[in-house]
Amino acid sequence: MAIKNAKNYSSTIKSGIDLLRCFSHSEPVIGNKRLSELLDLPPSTVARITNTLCELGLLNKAPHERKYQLGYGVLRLGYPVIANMPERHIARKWMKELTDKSLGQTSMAVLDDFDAVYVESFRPEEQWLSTPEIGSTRPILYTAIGHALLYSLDKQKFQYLMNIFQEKSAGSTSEVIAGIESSFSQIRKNGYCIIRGTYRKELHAIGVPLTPPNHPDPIALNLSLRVQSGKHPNLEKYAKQLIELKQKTLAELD
Amino acid sequence: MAIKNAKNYSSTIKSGIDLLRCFSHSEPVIGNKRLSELLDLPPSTVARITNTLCELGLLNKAPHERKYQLGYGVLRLGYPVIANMPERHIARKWMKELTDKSLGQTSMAVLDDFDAVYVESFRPEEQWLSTPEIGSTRPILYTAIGHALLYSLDKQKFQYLMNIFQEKSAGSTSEVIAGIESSFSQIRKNGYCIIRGTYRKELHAIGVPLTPPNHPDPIALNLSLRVQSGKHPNLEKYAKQLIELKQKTLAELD
DNA sequence: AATATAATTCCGATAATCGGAATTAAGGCT
DNA sequence: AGCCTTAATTCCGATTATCGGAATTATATT
Repeated sequence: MAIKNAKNYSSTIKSGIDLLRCFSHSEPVIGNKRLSELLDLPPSTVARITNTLCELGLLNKAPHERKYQLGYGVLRLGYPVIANMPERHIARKWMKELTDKSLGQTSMAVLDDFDAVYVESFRPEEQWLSTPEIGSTRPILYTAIGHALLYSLDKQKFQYLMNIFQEKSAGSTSEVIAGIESSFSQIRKNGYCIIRGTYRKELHAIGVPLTPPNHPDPIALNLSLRVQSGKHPNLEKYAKQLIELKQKTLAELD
Repeated sequence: MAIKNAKNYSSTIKSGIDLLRCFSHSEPVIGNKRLSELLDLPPSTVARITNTLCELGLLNKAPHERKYQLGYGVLRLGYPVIANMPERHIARKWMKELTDKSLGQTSMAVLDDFDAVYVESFRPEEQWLSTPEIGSTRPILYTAIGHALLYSLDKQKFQYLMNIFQEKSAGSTSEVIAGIESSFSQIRKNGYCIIRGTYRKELHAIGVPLTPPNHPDPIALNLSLRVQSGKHPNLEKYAKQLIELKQKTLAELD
């Protein structure tokens, strides 16, 4: 059944992780039946896995329903990742500053699969209720920060991703690719790229690659602003400041 | 070998998760040999598991060394947990406010195993470099926030934890238990507990339980202050404010 | 270049996983 | 309330994926 029943590969572990990945912001509570459908596994197998993950503290039985939700154990797993990112610790103070100045949201993200994963994010005080947080994701193909991440990726991995993308999507890949190309040429020329309302109408964003030399995996920054329709604020001004931020951060890295 | 080779339990998944748990802030990069020792598993088994976890994006080969580190995949796993905590979203603004007023660190934590896991933490701007962050942990038995969490735990689970603790520790459990008892009676009387420099000298902390009625698992708040030796600042004042914070949060929860 | 150490691969034995079917429990409906 | 539907859990034999010792390969060290 599994595509990868290859040697050196544990399908059981894959099932367990895939199960954890079924849970999301919009679907935080799931029962075995649903999991069974989502994962295409028999109910008994799912029951065994949920049981195991509960024992390990990664899953909890939801209050009264007969369903499961992620346990706090998954939260602590991620801590070493952010704790060992010097770039993040250094950039934080400048990021906060820039958010206060620009009234936009300033974030840092890394790459996982086809997503930008936020490792830090500041937003102006009045928008505090909004969701973007550490660990949340944005689609890499349609966002400024995504493009900035792709820019730091070595050619080989980039091509690999793009190939998968083309295989997976029915058509209309050319638009997306043109968008990425455009961002790349902007970055080459100015060090940043700007995307106006592609991912979400009214959201304009600046992306800047922040990958230290010799660093294996991409890091990027963005600044996104909520813009009234028709208006074109002076994003270039903030782009410059974002690049300054990047340079100060890299300088302090040694 | 495994204690729990019981039915309905996948030892393979346990090994995979245990392996991920080997990584920490202080030991972020580990090779197969070390993992083999830490987990008491043969090298070949470890190799297979690391391989699997790499494929799944939960582990990365470290740059040039022949070792592994946590991948960004583990970070996104935790997002749904914090995204679905209304208490956290509501309390944030008050927490920030209290941090600014008190110049202490204000945090919210939940319970996992013998640890308090931070789900939010604010600290004054000047101490921004310090590490306490989302997903980081504090020992439940020795901290104010830990005691506040224990206070919300139902008797049965509490006893279960304490029994394990007594079994695991050679002696000197009575001191610890007395500390917890003291905190409990403080909380019963005043709604908060204060611990001065037990976990770390110079760190004085106020803990307050914040577990909504009918909520299955404990939530708590703390405010910790760095205090010069000999001084006894007026923690009671801040304790009152922390309790206010709690009440405003619960009120807004519906 | 030679040696030591660790990582990886190979492969047969075996124990753990798997999953169909039965059982139990929960939830919904009249 | 009691019946009925649906989902969760348990059981257990078949089988397959895991396991781990040993050989091989790769890397680091002197």
